[in-house]
Amino acid sequence: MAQRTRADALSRERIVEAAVELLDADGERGLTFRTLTERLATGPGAIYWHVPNKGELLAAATASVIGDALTVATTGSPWEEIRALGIGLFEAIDRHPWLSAQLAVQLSRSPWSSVTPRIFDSIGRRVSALGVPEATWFTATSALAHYIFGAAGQNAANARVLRSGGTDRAEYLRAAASAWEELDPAEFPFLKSIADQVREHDDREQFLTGIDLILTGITAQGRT
Amino acid sequence: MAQRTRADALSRERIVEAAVELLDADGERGLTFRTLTERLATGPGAIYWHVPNKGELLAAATASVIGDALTVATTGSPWEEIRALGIGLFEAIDRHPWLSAQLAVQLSRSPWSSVTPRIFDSIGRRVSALGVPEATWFTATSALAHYIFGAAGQNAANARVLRSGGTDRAEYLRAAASAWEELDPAEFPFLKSIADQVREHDDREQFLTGIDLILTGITAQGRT
DNA sequence: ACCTGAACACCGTTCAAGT
DNA sequence: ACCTGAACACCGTTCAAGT
Repeated sequence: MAQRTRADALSRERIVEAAVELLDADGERGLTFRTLTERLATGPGAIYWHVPNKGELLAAATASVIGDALTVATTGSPWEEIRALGIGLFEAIDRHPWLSAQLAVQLSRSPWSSVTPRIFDSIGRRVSALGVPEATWFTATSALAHYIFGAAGQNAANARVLRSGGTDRAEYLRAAASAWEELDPAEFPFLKSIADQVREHDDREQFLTGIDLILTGITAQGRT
Repeated sequence: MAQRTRADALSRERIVEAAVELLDADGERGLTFRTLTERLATGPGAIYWHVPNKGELLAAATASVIGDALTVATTGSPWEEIRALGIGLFEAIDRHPWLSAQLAVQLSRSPWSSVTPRIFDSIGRRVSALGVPEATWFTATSALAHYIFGAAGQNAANARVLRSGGTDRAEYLRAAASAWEELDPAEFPFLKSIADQVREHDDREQFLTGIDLILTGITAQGRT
């Protein structure tokens, strides 16, 4: 077969789509140019014609998956919409756990290109509608964004442990709580004291409580 | 030379120390087993005798650098100590920018081993001393930790751009602000509106404002 | 017990050559 | 313009052999 027919022609979109599938299936180590060329039945040169390098491919995969999570109904109060945005990102990271490390890498490599501006704008738009002084907008947006990524990533990590091991959720939490209780109280007094809270908490609910906490801070600080 | 004399004997500590130096000098791509063996004047086998693999080496380098940042004076109010802790981590990440992505990777890979418990305990201890209900401790601690890592990482990324390029800070901020102002207002209304705030802000001060914001939320929510 | 260094499997990337 | 596939430089890791 010389050139491809139009139906199976390679394109940036098809490559990114395949990359996301490989990442979902096996995490970051699941995506290599070998697995990618195999799945797309082509050679590395063909992929490099559409994509400059692996970093850009990962960035494109991240942008593609985050994009959907940022489109949220605009029918609620700003507070409600921020919660909805948080849940959307929370679930995206839960479905695609590789997003967590990838977002951090992108943020720390090129903070103001690629996907970051869209996330900041999406959150910031609602923050500016909360009715707090303009001087607080940027810091408030940044606090929300970092909390969402961090907490969602941590949840995804827990979820991954749960899926990979055969253990169920209750058992996992019980094991974690017991492990904390056996920590040296001189070195880890706090973890020890909250060990039993971990036993019966709901991840989603706790995540939303954190968003409410920050929103409370934003509005309270804005008022003083 | 057959075996090493006692003075230059290899050890886990010496390997980790060399790894940190390489990471500081050139980021994550600066640390390979070739550069490491070269600096330590040895072969890969010698390193593998002290360290199980590269992942563990990165984890050890992270723990070594974070450890110092977590020891903070215990003479202030909980609120003040949390601010001091934040500044300590902020500066550690500023000095060792590779920490940012590394902490995210560690958190998302094995959330409750390695360095995470120590960070959580260090922050959580002060949170529990704030006088808010115990039910809020864990969420509050998590919000603080994620904000600190995220915001510090973003600052480090900006700082790295500044150091690598020849541009100075004022010029960089002016360029960023101008770029935001030229964004499509339909797609990025928020970034456009805060473009001029970016021109004259202090990173450290803004970082601390964010911590105060979250602490305000914690204590306000605890009161209702 | 601790170290040497050649060898292995695998990775991202390039490029002359084809259509 | 788009694709092929061999080749290159480099990476983490292993292991038989030494002292």
